[in-house]
Amino acid sequence: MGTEESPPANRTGLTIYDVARAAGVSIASVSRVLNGRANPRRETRERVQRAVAELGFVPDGAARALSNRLKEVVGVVLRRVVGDGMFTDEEENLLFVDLINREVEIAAHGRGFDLLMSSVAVTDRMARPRIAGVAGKCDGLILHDRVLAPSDISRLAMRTSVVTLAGTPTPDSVNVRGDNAGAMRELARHLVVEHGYPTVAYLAGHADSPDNLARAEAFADAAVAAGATCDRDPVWQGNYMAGGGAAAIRAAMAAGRPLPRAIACANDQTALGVMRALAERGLRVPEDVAITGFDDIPAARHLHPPLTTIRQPIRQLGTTAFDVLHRLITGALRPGLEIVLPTTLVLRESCGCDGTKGMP
Amino acid sequence: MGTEESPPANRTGLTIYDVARAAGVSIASVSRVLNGRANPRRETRERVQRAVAELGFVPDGAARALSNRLKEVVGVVLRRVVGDGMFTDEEENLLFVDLINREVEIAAHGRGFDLLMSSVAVTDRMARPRIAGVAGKCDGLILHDRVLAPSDISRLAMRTSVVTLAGTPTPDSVNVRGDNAGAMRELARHLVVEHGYPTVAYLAGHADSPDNLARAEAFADAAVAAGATCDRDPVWQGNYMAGGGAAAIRAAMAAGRPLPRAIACANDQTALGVMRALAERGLRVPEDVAITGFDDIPAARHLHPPLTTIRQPIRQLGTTAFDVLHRLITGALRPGLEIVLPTTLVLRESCGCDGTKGMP
DNA sequence: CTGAAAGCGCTTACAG
DNA sequence: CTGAAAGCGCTTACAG
Repeated sequence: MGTEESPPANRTGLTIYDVARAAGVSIASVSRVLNGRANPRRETRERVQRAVAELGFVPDGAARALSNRLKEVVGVVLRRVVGDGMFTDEEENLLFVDLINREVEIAAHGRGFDLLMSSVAVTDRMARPRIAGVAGKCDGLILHDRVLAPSDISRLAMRTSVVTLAGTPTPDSVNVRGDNAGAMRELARHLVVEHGYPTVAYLAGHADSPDNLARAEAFADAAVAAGATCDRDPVWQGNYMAGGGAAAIRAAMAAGRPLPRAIACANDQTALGVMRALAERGLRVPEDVAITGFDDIPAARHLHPPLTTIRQPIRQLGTTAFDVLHRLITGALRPGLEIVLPTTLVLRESCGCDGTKGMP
Repeated sequence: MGTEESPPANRTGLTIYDVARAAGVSIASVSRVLNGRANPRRETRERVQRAVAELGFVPDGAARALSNRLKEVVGVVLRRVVGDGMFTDEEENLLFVDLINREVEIAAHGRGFDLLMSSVAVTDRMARPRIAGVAGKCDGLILHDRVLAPSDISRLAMRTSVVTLAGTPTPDSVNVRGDNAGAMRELARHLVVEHGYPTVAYLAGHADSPDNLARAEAFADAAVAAGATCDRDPVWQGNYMAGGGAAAIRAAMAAGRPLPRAIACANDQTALGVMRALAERGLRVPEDVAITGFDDIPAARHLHPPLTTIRQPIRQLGTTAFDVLHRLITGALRPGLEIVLPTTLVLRESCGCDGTKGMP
C-alpha cells in the first residue's frame, strides 16, 4: 500500500520556540497567551495569536501534561462484548455500558478532558498489563464491571484515581452503582403480593458481578418473605446476555422442570433472550410466565410485550462516575466510599400489568 | 459529596527514580528493563522487576511520549448522534460509525495504541479548537464524516497525520471509503432493468457528505441510462437519519406527489424511517414502493421486509483506517491518496426480490 | 508586562 | 552490562 521503511514522517515538529521566534517574543509569553493568562499585553497577545494561526501550531499534549502534572484524559475500560453466537442482540444494540460511556464523555468534555477508551476481551490474560498501560496515559480510570479482579483494582487504586462502575468497593477507589436491593425488593413484592404469583426465580448474571449478587439476594429474600417459593436451582444461571437467558429456559424445559410463574432476570438483555426462547416454545408472556428485566435499556420498551424492568439512572451514573473521578484527581474528594444512585421500578406489561394504568 | 478544596491527591507520585533506588540500580537500567531491552543482565532485570511489582510502579505516559516522540494514542473524532425526536433508532442501534470504531480499537490495540475518543455535536462551534486539543494528545487522527470542513482538514493535516473516513481527499491526508459509485450503479440497473421499475428516486443524506454526493450521482446516471425516470425533486433530501427519511415520505405525500416505484436511500437508517412512514400510511414494501439502503448495518436484515442494501466492508474500513494512520505516523506511507474498498449489493426482499433466490 | 532558567519523568546515545 | 547526562516541549516561579 505504500513505501515501507521510508524516511520518518516529515510533519514539521513545530514547537513553542518556533512560534516565539515568529512572533518575536519569548516562549514564556507564547505559553501565557496559549493558556489565556491575563498578563501579556494586547499587542503581544495579538502577535502571538497571529503566529499561532499562521503556523497552525498545535501544542504538544505530552509536554503540557508533564509540566502540568495533568493530562486531562480519563481512561474508560470495559469488557468487549462478544456475541455468544445465539443472538446478535449484544452486538447490535447500544447497551448499558455504551450508554454510560456516552454520558461520561459529555461530562468529561465539560471539564476539558478527553476519553481514552480501552476494551479487554473476556479471555484476555493481558488485561492487567494493558490496563496498567492505559493508566499511565490518563489522570484516572473508570473501570466497568469485571474488567479487573478486586485485588488488582485495589493495587491500581493505590497508584492512580479509580472509579468503578457496579464494582467492588475498595478503600482507595470509589464505587458508583445503582441501588440494587431496594428496587429488587419492590419488584419481588409486586410480583408476589400484587400479582399473586406463587413461584418465582431470579435468572442470574455473571457470578462474579457484585450487582448480580445483590440483586439475587434481595429478590430471593423479599420473595420468600412475601410468601412465595423461590426456585434457586442452578439452571437459573445466566451471563447477562440474551443467549444465557435463552439457554436457561431451554435447559429448564429440557429437564422437565416446571417453570416458575415469574422470572426476574438479572438484566434486560437476559430478559430479551428469555422472551425469545419462550416464544419459540409457544409460551406466552405474561400469561404463562411473567418476565422482568433490569437496567431499562432503550430496547426494553419495544419488546412484545413491553418489558417491566428496573430503571437505572443511566445519565446520572455516567455523569457521576466522571464527576467523582474528577474530584479524586483534583484532590477534592478522598476515596473509600460508594455512591448509590436510586433506581425505579418501571411497570410495563411483561409482569402482568396492563401497561397503561400500571396494574391489571 | 466531598471535601472541596482539600489538599491535592496524595497518590505518591512514584517515578523511575524511586524504582531505581529500591532496586539499587540507575534509572537507565530501570528504563531498559521496563522497555524489555536485552542488555540488562538477568540479576539486574530481576531486581528491577521485583521493585516495580512491589511498588506497583506505573510509568508516566506523558514523559515516555515526550521522550519517544510517540504517544501511542490515536484520536477518533465523530459527530455525536442526536436523535431527531421522531425515532430513537439512532440512539438505540449500534450504527455504522460505532461499528467502525470497534474495529479501529482492535487494530490499534494490536500495535499498542489506545483510542482517544471525542465527539462533536452537530451545532458545535467549538469543533475546531476541540479537535486541535485532541490532536495535541495523539499521534494522529481518524476523522469521521463531517466533523470538520475540508479546508480545516487540510490545515490540520499539515501538522499531524490524519485519515478521514468517507471524507474529502486532501494532499496531506488519506481518505478511506467504500466504493460508492460501483455498487450504486449496480443497484440502479437491478431496480430498473431486472425489476423493471419505471420511476426511481435517491433519498439523499447530508448535502455536504462526499459519500452522499457520489451515491446520488452514480444512482441517477445509471438509472437514467437504463431507461428510468429519476425524480430529483428537493423533497428527496434526507439527513442520514430515520427521521429524515420519514419526513421526506410525509412531505412527498402531503404535496400530493406520486411516489416513485423505487426509492434508493442514502443509508440504512434513512430506509428504516422510510419504511416506517410507509407502513403508517398503509403502503407496502416492495409491492407499492421498493426500498433499498446503504451500509448493511446489523438491523438491516431484521426489518420487515429484510432490507436490500449495499454492504460496506465495515471491519476492513476500521482496520484500514487505523493501519493507514499507523503507517502515516511511522512514515511508512506518504499522504495524498485515497483508499477505496469494495462494496457489495446485498439482495434481500425490500427491492422486490424474494430473499432466498435473489430474484422474484 | 516580559524573559531566562529550572523542572516535569522519561529514553538513549555516549563513555566506561 | 551499566551509569551520568542531555534532551523531549511545555509551564511557571523568580527576577527585572
